[in-house]
Amino acid sequence: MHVSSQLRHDQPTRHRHNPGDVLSSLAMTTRYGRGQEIYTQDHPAEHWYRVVSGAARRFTVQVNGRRQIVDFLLPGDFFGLASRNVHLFAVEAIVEGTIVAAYPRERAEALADANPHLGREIRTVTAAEIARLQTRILILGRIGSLGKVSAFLLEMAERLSSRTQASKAGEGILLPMSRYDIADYLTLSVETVSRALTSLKQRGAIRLVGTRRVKIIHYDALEDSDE
Amino acid sequence: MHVSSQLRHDQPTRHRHNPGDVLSSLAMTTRYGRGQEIYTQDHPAEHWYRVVSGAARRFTVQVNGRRQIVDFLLPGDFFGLASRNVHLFAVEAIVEGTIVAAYPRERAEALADANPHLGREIRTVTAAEIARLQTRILILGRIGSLGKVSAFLLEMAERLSSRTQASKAGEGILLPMSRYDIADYLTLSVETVSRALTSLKQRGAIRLVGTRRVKIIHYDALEDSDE
DNA sequence: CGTGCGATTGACTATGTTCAACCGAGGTGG
DNA sequence: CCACCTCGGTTGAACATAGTCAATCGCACG
Repeated sequence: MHVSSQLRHDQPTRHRHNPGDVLSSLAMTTRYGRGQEIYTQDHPAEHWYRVVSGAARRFTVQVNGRRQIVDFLLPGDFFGLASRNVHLFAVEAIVEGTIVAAYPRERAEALADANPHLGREIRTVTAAEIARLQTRILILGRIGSLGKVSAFLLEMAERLSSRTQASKAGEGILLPMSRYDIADYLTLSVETVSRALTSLKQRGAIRLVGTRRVKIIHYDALEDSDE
Repeated sequence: MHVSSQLRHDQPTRHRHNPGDVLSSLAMTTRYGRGQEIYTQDHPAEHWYRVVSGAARRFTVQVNGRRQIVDFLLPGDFFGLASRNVHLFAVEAIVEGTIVAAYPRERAEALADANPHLGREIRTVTAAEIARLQTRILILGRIGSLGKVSAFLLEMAERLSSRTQASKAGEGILLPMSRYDIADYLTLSVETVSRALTSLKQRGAIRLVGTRRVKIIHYDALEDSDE
């Protein structure tokens, strides 16, 4: 099996209602500024969340001060479903004006008890979170900075373009996060991320417009960036 | 917050019934030999599974031939809940005589529709899988072989001793997996894993009895193995 | 228009991988 | 029953790759 398909998530299953449809009656949406925290580590887990627009990072800070980004949360992603008591990680908005919907956990669970359809919905989004984390582990598991950065770009292209993004044809994708975020996501130094990107650019695999917009030219070249 | 608590899972919540209690009526248990496959990559996801005894590895083989172990599955762990259609990874038994319970997915889901308690159970075990994967990402995210191997040992001590294991007092833990498995789990070479272990042994942080039995002497020393 | 942060590039260093040899326990077959 | 073979594990030396330190660039925002 080819790596590209490993990194590709399950196609979202068609529902009679969209995921979150039933839940949406409970939703409280909030707007966050750049870098603003949505919840902190060890915060009581009173809600489930879903990114409506913008982007967020889930992370933890190690004892040595290094920040480890556990995953990026993009429009459509649910998060915070894992915790029973307190959130294990903090979540911050990445871009200005990120909109997040919050669902009171207890009420959602109670609703799910009475409504099997909602129960299935929750299992679906939870399964999606598991799939996301597993592909994440695959990316982290790659050795070599080129492979990691390539896999990261493919993941983002996949996740961003399947969402709204409205990426008009050949404009590529617009990364919502900084090089530092990417570095903390891939467990690399910023310098290495930067070098990997210039390397990919120089060999014609990608094109960079400004610093945040990336157009993938040769998918194969990225997928083959093992080691 | 100290790293040790980050790597520690949520304490298993008390249930009136044990997790899997309702499910157990559907269970089919099977016995597997050392290295025997439980399911392959791309196999239709017709069942959920739970490890009863023994141990298993979930993994994928990259294009370059490297084997990446996504996670280890120990007694009590549910797995295979993520997939809606096909399993993204293969699973193999690690030790001779591993017992695995299989639950037909469709029937379990149907049962969950009618039984809210089962629905909550499923959400609980799924949340546990998410927590496991997230701590996994933290371990992978550590830089430096000492930190990774230390975190691995702490994770195993935690997961194994909370299960049956019957680790009589000072006997330490019995690792079910080989050095090669550990290497593919941590994305290190076997040699580096071996060196890290001898290093930890020499500085008195752990004691090795034979090659598989590990006794952790100084938890602090392991936890502080940053970098 | 200036300031500051994010990004890039370079030189040196540290850390892990690779290649290779060796060891030891367990299992098999003569 | 013992020799041998294989596989898992450890150790050593040379090499490769990413991290660190440092300087510079440039874009965005005030």
